[in-house]
Amino acid sequence: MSEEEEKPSNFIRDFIDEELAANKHEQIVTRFPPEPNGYLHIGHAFAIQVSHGIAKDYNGRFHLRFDDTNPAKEEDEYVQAIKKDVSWLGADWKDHLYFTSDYFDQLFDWAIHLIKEGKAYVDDLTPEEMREYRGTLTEVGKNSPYRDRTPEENLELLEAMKAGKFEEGSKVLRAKIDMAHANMNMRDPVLYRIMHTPHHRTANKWKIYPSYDFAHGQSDAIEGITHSLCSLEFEFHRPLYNWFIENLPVPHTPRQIEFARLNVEYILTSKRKLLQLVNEGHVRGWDDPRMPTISGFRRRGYTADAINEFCYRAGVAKRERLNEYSLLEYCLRQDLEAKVHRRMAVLDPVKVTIENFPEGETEWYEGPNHPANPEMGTRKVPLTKEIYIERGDFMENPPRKFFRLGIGREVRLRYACYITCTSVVKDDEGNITEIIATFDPESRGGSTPDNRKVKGTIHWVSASENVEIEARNYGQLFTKTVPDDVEEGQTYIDNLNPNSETVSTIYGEPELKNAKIGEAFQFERKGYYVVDPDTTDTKMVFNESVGLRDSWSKKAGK
RNA sequence: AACCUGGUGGUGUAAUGGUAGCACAGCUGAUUUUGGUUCAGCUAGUCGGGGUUCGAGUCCCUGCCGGGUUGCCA
Repeated sequence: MSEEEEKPSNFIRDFIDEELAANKHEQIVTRFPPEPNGYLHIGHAFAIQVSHGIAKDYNGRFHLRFDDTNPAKEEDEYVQAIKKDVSWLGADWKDHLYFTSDYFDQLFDWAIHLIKEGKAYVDDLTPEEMREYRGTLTEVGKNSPYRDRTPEENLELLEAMKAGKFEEGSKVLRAKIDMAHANMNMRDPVLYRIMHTPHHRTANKWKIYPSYDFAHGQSDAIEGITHSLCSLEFEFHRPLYNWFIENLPVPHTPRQIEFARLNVEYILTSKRKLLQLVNEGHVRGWDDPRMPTISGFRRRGYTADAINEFCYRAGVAKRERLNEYSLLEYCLRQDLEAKVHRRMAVLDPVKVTIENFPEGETEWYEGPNHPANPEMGTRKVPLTKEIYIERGDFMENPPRKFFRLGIGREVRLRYACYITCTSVVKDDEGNITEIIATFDPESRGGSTPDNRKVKGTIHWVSASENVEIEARNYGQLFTKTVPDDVEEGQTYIDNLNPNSETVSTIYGEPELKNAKIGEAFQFERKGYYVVDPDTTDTKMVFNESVGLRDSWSKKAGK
């Protein structure tokens, strides 16, 4: 791209620039703090791009920290998948891999510190009672009857909670702040809750677990995070974040800055809903090519460069936004256009018989792997008497600006020669079953001595020398740009697109036999395709990543 | 409803009191052995109303609209 001139500008970087100018930091340190309870999606890719991008551009440090404070939802499987996705995206945490659970001892000591200072207490209120006592958005809350327990009693109770002497949900440790605060987060928030569930890393060591609020800022402080970047919904937590930093003897003072999360048309970015799609079998798994997960995009053929470029172009802002899907597609095409080899494949075949082509013979033509980059080499494609072309590349009664094949019309077979259609064969229902054509022997190589022009060049595949491919073509998973936009009583499940995947058998040029899983190609005049992991020695499977821009069908569609 | 926060072309994002710019999308045209790519160009915007100022997208007041917040989730 053009990084050298386009310096990213956004309110977070402006803020950092100001601080740097005031000598507030030696080094910028950011972090990405996923909870290991699901797979990463494109929204996370955006968050990673923002935090990692800043650390990188300012020669700082980037930490990956698993925010594992809720053992009921978290699993090691997710830790592994997330690490893979983060590094695939190109965000390198080097040796800065952390877990909030690494800090459980320290966090517990800080809880004791607050109790000793008279700023935390053990509360016996039930969850329901707590809700009542908390008040509402318009009414102040009232103090818990347990709020004035002595530090000694609180210490004793907390130790007993830690030792597993109480049932889950029977007690919590709360900060003593202000039950009348306008910000609900400041109405004596919960610091610790009792959970007997084993933790994926600390096993049975703990019976109490810190809440997000009590863990996050302090973890940032421990790691020396300078800028703790998160999404807008944490804005209301910032006063609490700062309260802990101010009331605890933490080693650093991190700053929380919020920005708007990324929203993209047709895409759902909710782990819970994505999990539902997987669990209910609406998709085949987390890495289904229709999923907006990193693993889904990867399988679909999206590259890390394309995703990062998209996130970069989407920009960082403070307002809610909905990005057009076309930008994502543009970023992918742009990336693939330069990197990927060209091949020919016919997706909707109709047979063409070239009458004057010698029976049983094969002529081999050479095609460049990339039209603009000779260094990418060439490959050979075989021409035989019978070939397949795209059904849509022939019309019996073509409209005015149709450049392709029709009766009496001449087109170029890409890389090979000119053919002219002489007649068609139809079945009883009038469907074209075969196209009869002749070729000009002088046109071998794709041009003629008389230099006559042909308006159209079409792709083709030998009917006898080809490779059969299962092609999986994709549409949007949802029919609405905002999947959650539903009628009363419906859910996003009702907006699922029943035609999000179409599977068909297509024919590719023989060279495609050598394609490896994960390898991407441009099927000329059609789109970008990638080899799916379902491919075996006997069956090739390709996923459509994105179609080529198509100004003809756009025009013809009108 | 209370508090917080935000409103710039169709979409996304810049402009930090001084010519409203960039990208995507859309539309023209040129080039092209992909109706692809590339190149050139066009269309189109400061939520409304007041005020401050020589000058306001930017500052002030007000109205309208959007988003967030009432878990022992993160």
